[in-house]
Amino acid sequence: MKRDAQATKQRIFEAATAEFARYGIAGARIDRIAAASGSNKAMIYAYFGSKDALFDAVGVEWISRNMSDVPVTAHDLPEFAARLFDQYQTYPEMIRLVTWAGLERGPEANRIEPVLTSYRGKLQAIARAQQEGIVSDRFSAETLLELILTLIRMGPGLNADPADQDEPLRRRQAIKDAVAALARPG
Amino acid sequence: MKRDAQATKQRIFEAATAEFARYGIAGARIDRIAAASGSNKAMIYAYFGSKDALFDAVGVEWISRNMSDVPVTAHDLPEFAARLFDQYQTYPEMIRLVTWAGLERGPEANRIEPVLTSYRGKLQAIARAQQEGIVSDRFSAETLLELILTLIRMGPGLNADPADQDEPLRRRQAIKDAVAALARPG
DNA sequence: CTTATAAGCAACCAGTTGGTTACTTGTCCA
DNA sequence: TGGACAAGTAACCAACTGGTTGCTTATAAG
Repeated sequence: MKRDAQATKQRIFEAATAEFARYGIAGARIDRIAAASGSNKAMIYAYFGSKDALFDAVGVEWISRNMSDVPVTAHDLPEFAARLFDQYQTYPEMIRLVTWAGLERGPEANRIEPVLTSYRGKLQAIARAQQEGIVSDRFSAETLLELILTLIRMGPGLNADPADQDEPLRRRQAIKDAVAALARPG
Repeated sequence: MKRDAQATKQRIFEAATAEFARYGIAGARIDRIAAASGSNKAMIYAYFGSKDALFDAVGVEWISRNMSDVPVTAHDLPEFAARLFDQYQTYPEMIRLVTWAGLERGPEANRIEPVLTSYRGKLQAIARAQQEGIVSDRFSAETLLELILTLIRMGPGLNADPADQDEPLRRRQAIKDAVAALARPG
């Protein structure tokens, strides 16, 4: 096997993402991450220091991407929400990782610089759209953004059929419609 | 100390509620529950069988209450949402316990009989209100209920001041307004 | 080819954890 | 009052967990 520190670190990172997404911090097992990454514990500790530090690395990355990767389109907030929703479908680990972090690390886990920066950017874009009358000012920009970030976490209903392939699409549409109703001016 | 099996069981239950709400299943420690309940591990295992079974007992109770304790007022869904929100403020363990269960046990954790029963009841009440024209039929009853159950999980914004006493009240109002916008007929 | 260095590994360690056991103590009824 | 049974306890155990160590091996510069 060829030696490549960067690649090994990357494999550990990916295995850790899957492990933490599935089991959370307390439930994650370093041994499993070592096995899944085709590496071993010593490498994990050499590259990341500790279980908590490993979660930090994984968490910061995903929590940042969660807030930064989808640019806000203030003139079309329903579409913005839909793309955030799509992101969760594409990366199911993302929503779980963010939720675990909030639960196990407290609200502070989300208050990291890259997140705050793009959060403020989105806030300003929405506020500007409100001034232009494109978006309702019934809610403050902050409230509106928070409502959207809440709505995109909607899950399938309790009665939903897990085999139903179209369900996520209908959910996506419901979120779009809901955001439209909240953001529509007048 | 007086001997009272029922009371001891109750104290264990309460300590377990606090422990699981704070640390989740994997993070919870039986020793801490024993200490906090003023009891000991053997009693816990005598009454509840195992760590998982103890979580089952605690989880089923709280997840059920989460869905059952607040009656739906289909003619005033914003108020219904507000009361659900209040419930989370009154019992902060509740939302955390439900979230932990969903994360660590999967979506099936919520699909238990008492929950499904009151879920269906609420669904019917909303559908009836839609037929009467009191509630918009822009969303299906199921979608609307799911939107409400999602919205009440809104957290304080990233910029929120933790010392701000009025923040939860403003959030409550935002949820009410949002539900009003979604459910308003016409 | 030699050798310095970093990558990689299996075995190990000490502390912790869920779970059990052997024993003591309070309660209540015959 | 005495004894049977349930409530309660502390000490214990085996398995596991995060973390470490001493050693081997690939790589590449000189």
